[in-house]
Amino acid sequence: MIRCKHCSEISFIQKSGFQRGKQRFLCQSCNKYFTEEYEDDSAIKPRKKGITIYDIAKELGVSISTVSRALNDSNEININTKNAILKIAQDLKYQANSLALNLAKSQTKLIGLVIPELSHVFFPSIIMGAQEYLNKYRYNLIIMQSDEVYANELLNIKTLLDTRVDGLLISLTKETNNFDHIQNAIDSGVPVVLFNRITEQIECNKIVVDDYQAAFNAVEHLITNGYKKIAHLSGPQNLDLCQKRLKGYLDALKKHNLPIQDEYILFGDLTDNQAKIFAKYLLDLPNPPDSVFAINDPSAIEIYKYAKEKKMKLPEQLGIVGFSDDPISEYLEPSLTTIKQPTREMGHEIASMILDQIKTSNPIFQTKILNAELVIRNSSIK
Amino acid sequence: MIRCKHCSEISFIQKSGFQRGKQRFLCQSCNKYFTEEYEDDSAIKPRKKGITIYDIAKELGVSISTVSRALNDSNEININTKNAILKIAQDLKYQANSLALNLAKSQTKLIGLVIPELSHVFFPSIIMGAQEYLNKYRYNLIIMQSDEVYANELLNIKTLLDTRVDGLLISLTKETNNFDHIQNAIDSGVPVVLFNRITEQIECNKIVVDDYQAAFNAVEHLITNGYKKIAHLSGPQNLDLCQKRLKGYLDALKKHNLPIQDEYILFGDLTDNQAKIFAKYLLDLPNPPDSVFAINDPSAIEIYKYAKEKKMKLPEQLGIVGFSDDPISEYLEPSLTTIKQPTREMGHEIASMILDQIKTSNPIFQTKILNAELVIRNSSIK
DNA sequence: AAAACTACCGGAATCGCTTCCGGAAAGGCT
DNA sequence: AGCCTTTCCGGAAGCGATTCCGGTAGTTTT
Repeated sequence: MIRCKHCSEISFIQKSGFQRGKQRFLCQSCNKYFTEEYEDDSAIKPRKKGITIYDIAKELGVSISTVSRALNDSNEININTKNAILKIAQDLKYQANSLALNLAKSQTKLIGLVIPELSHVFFPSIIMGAQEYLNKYRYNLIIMQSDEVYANELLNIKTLLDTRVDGLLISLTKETNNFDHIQNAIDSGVPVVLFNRITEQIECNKIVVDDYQAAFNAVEHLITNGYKKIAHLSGPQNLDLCQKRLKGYLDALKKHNLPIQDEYILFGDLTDNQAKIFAKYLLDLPNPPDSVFAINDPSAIEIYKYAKEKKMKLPEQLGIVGFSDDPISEYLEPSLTTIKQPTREMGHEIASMILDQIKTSNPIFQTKILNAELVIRNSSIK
Repeated sequence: MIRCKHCSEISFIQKSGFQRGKQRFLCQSCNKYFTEEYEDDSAIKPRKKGITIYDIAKELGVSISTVSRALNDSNEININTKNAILKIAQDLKYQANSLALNLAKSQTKLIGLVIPELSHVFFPSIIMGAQEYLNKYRYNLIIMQSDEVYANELLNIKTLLDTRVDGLLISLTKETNNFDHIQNAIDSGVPVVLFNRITEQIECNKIVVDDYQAAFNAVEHLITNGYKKIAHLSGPQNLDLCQKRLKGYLDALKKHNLPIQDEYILFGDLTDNQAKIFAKYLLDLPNPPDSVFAINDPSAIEIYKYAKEKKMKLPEQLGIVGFSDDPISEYLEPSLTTIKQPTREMGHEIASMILDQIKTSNPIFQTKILNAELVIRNSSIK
């Protein structure tokens, strides 16, 4: 039985559909409108209503500003009032509504993270480091993957900006040549830290591993172990880290007066498939290399595969060094010499950098370079 | 030069410190207070102020309710007005402030995910699946790790609840015996989906892999390949999945009339370290097993290690089957037979389930069981 | 004892949006 | 023509905090 909310009469006229889940009526007695809910399966079940600062204020007979001050440990409040409020807040199990807080303070305590992929251990490990640090400061991470696709990177950053993250941690895709989206984010006032996959073209805080030095060490290690014809499986040259690793490779050869052979240097796209093709090409060369420095471990694995297929003796006939210290590398036969990057530390660093930048009005941009470690196993020692 | 904001006089008295970054003055001419900002290095740089529905409303001379209706594609608005508003919104590059939106609608479009760890491929892969689905519906994921520690799980869920996620996706730690925190979340009205590591003790939506059947198949596979003395490296029995896998193992033995030997069944804690101890114990038994069904691949790897140390012939002297299809399994020698779980699908499922539950007021709880696939490689075939 | 501070608090505006409520104008039906 | 509806819109009340502004009462200074 529906009755008018104003005069309680039951004669009224049903009007057209109103808002979702409501029906509108015009009472014929008092000539006023009123609405009535009707069944709506799609109705969203409301979250239990929590208690607010109003409840606390009422309980103690103070104003909400005072409650707010107590909760925020302001110095403009009497210690007794504060304690009283805090006690009641605890008794009532008050839990600040972060939605309201976010709006009022215009912050989300959310950091956006954009990475090319999540499937290898590298990025998850960085994530763990970053989370460890961020959680201490009550920040959370939203992780998005670009799958190495530029368009996704664009979309991810847009999404993250839409959700108003307080900062952005970005590792670029291998495709990214245009950096307007990054610059736009920075211009709109969002703190940005670039890591691992960075670019010279944007001025902001950056963190990388010392790819040059790591590559140099890896190649020199091969040389000191008697390898002379060292090939290099490189990656896309728009990636800063590929350039750096290539340079490390070249400089190591130069230092030891080894010839640089163009046919030994291949530029892949970081996919296993292309690595497989290159592996075949290299080992089938009339004058094949006696060792390979691969841009990453998955590529190195493809070398293993084809070398084994060819029944080559590892590491005697072919020395191999990878990059990134994938867990697999330890279990390969022979176990793979590779470069271990300080992922957890990098996670910490990017987290601390973005937090610093968030609370600093005019940050001084810097590029931090972390050292990587050559993990010597059996694939590079005759 | 500071002047009174009311009478523009310059005679005033500086009062005590006021709010952060402000100084307070009492004007001696008009006897009124006014505040002035002072330098504060810790001042947070404000995000560029975006344009709001007010700007659009002003531009067109309509009310903000109308603008809101246009933006929300309400049916209570004239098509022309709507288009006009939409056009201006586009021209002005209007971007809704999600903070305000969240508060008004009391939702965050955020889903919390709590998992024991991120280091293996299993969970990252699920995450990828879930994200794929959620992003389509403009939801985002906040990922938190419990590191298999109950206290962390508690904390993670609390944090997630504090940030008012719209739903919770949880995979329990191996320690979790008390489920009050889960029940509390549910009681407070937050949709919860349990997956992978579930419990019978909570009524809610759940998704698991058919652990029983997978284990049964794995063990039967060993049997049909001539193995007779099959050991099982199990895990903590408070984990549902460990129980299921154990039962699958037992039933397969029973079906084929093989004796069940207690000394062949070991209950570990899922750490590599304990697996290593068990591996040693098993293979050094006076009457050692001729094969092992391990609860997961890392445990299986420990078996490999010790077996190789003992110079045992794999798979002739010892058959091994793992669980979870870690990428490493393919590269082990011999390659490891294991069980591949539909992780990506599971990701989709948990995402779709939580979204369904979010928009349904009174959900009917169900438990979805996904099939796992036995990947037969060389470690289990003599 | 007057003057000048300090400590502390309440009221109200604000953040930017959704949505309820009420109603004017136009259209439809006898 | 008169009555009912429908269409479409504006005003205003939230959402739940923060924070600005103003002021009172008590304390210190002179």
